[in-house]
Amino acid sequence: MSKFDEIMKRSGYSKATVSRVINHSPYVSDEARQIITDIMKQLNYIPNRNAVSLSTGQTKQIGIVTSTTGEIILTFMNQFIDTAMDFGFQTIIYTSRGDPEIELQAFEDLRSKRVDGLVIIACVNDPRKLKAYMEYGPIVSWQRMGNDEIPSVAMDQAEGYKLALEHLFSRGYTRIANAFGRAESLNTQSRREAFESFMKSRRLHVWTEAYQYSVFSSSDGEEAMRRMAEGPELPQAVLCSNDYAAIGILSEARRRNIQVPEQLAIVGFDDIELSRVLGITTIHNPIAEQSTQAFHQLWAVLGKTELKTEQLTYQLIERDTT
Amino acid sequence: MSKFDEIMKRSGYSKATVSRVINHSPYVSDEARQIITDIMKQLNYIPNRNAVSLSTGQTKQIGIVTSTTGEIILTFMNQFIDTAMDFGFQTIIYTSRGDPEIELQAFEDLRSKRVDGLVIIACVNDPRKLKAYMEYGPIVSWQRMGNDEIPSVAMDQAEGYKLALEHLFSRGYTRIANAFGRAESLNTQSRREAFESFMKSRRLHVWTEAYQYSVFSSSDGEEAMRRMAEGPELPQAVLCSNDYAAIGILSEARRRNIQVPEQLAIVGFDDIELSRVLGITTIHNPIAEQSTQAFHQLWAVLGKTELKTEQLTYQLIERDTT
DNA sequence: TTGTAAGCGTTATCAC
DNA sequence: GTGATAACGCTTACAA
Repeated sequence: MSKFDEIMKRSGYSKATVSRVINHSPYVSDEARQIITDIMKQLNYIPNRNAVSLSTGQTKQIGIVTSTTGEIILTFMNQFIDTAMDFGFQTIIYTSRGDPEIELQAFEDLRSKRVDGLVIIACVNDPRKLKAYMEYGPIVSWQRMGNDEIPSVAMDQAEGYKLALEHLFSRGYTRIANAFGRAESLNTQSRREAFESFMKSRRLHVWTEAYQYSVFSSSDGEEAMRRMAEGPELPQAVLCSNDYAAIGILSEARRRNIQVPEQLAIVGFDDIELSRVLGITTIHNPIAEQSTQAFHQLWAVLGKTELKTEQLTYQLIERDTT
Repeated sequence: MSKFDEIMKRSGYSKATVSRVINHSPYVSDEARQIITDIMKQLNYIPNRNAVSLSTGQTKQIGIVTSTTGEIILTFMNQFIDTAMDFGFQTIIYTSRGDPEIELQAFEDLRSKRVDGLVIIACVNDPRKLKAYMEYGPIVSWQRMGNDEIPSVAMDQAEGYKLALEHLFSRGYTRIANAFGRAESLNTQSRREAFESFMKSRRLHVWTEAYQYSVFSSSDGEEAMRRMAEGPELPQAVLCSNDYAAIGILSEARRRNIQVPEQLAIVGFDDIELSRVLGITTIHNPIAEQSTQAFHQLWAVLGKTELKTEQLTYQLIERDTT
């Protein structure tokens, strides 16, 4: 006999009343509540979550889909886990390592009611395929996905990029190189456009020969610095796809005795912990806030509440590399 | 009507037979299997995991309890997630951030049958309190906990330390400093003993004045290096509690123009990615393997199978800092 | 090889 | 306020 039944028996009350006490329903006499609560304590009772989930159709679990983990993603995840917990939700992590099959597991779990909703940090399956799962529960993505088939909390990185450009310009740097990420990504496109329109509006030379692509990690950054140093002309400043790239560029520049920022200014992106330690000027990316928004967006449909979003903004963090 | 019922109806078979097909029971005629499988496909059927869990008493979910996340812990977690997945288990992460209440949630989840088992990476509650939860499901810890109240897959770090010592000794370094972690931790104790007995056996001076404690992060390492440099006598070599500490010591040494390894040799611990990039000699810690062992230990009781453990060993990784 | 029926532990909808 | 009773969707003896 389950503990639930035991409570019924001992208290003399029915299933329904016991359930009401468990769920803090107001329609219970103080006496009944007292008696039942006591017995529950006595029995060290805790409800079986599977039974509750089966009955209510809610698991109070949300999945996070990602292919890899690193500091930036961790920032997003940790914040999400915290926010979710405040609302009584647990977070379960699906790391696909780039395998579409494994990734799909997360979506099948939404279908099989193992999770109530899903957050996509990075995914490898075709967005159109994933879109089909939206009928089984709310899904929200961090980054913009394809043609907005799936809602996202993405910000336009061009805004951040402009901040960096204005800063460099005000400091007198005009010969500016760019270390971009994936050439075809929406973010890169957006940044490139921002750069070009800014430079043109100031009647400055758009130095497309100094565009570098696929600069993600610090070793990519080192590599990028090498190419710049061995090129015909050193730029006065570099804008980086992220802080890791900036770290690589900075350390390789030091190795080559290039003075930063006198000979070369460096601006990172994201504002990770390490860039604070190393004194790298960067653009603060409100990742934690985006994460919170992601949860709120799910919660709006799960809890049938209003969604209130506030506009988030990037911020320039001036440090020693400019 | 649920899809399950729909399948019953359409196929004309009973609940039991449908269930048998779902679970690949051999006691089904080919015909029945065929018909039912077809209808399942047609209906795009997937079992409700809550119902399955309620019925079987198994969730196929395992929780990982940790207070923080970082590269080392991530290594352990990622490997665990992979291994678990191979056995059809999902992993759910509980990050307590040092809050005992939040941490306890994970254990309550074991009790409420949300997870089948638990792995402890780092915890803040009293081991004796946690031990009480072992009656609800298997629990295994990465590090040794208290008086072995909870089983662990820990290794004796002294073994790794000896490797480092022998290496330094063979290279002729005898004036050796130690940058330990938490002064009272079992690991530190174990390392200190290993150090002292090694030195004594070689009739070398045990330089206790050069013991430094609470050196965890790279900035702790920088701090430690500062103290060493400002001390009366520079050691010939430093043994570090982990690679981060080694990184800090290395970078601060460079800043002070102390030649590594000519004036100062450095040995890290764990063998993280960054120490490979930076060329730091270190002791390889088989973290992924310990993680796998942790799962196997849980699986032994969940799957009622034999537990086969192989002895893991540390390994010296010689690089540029010695 | 198949079916019947009794769980699994809750919640939810009625009446009273 | 309280209590029957029917879901929730699936597994598993036990029979046949």
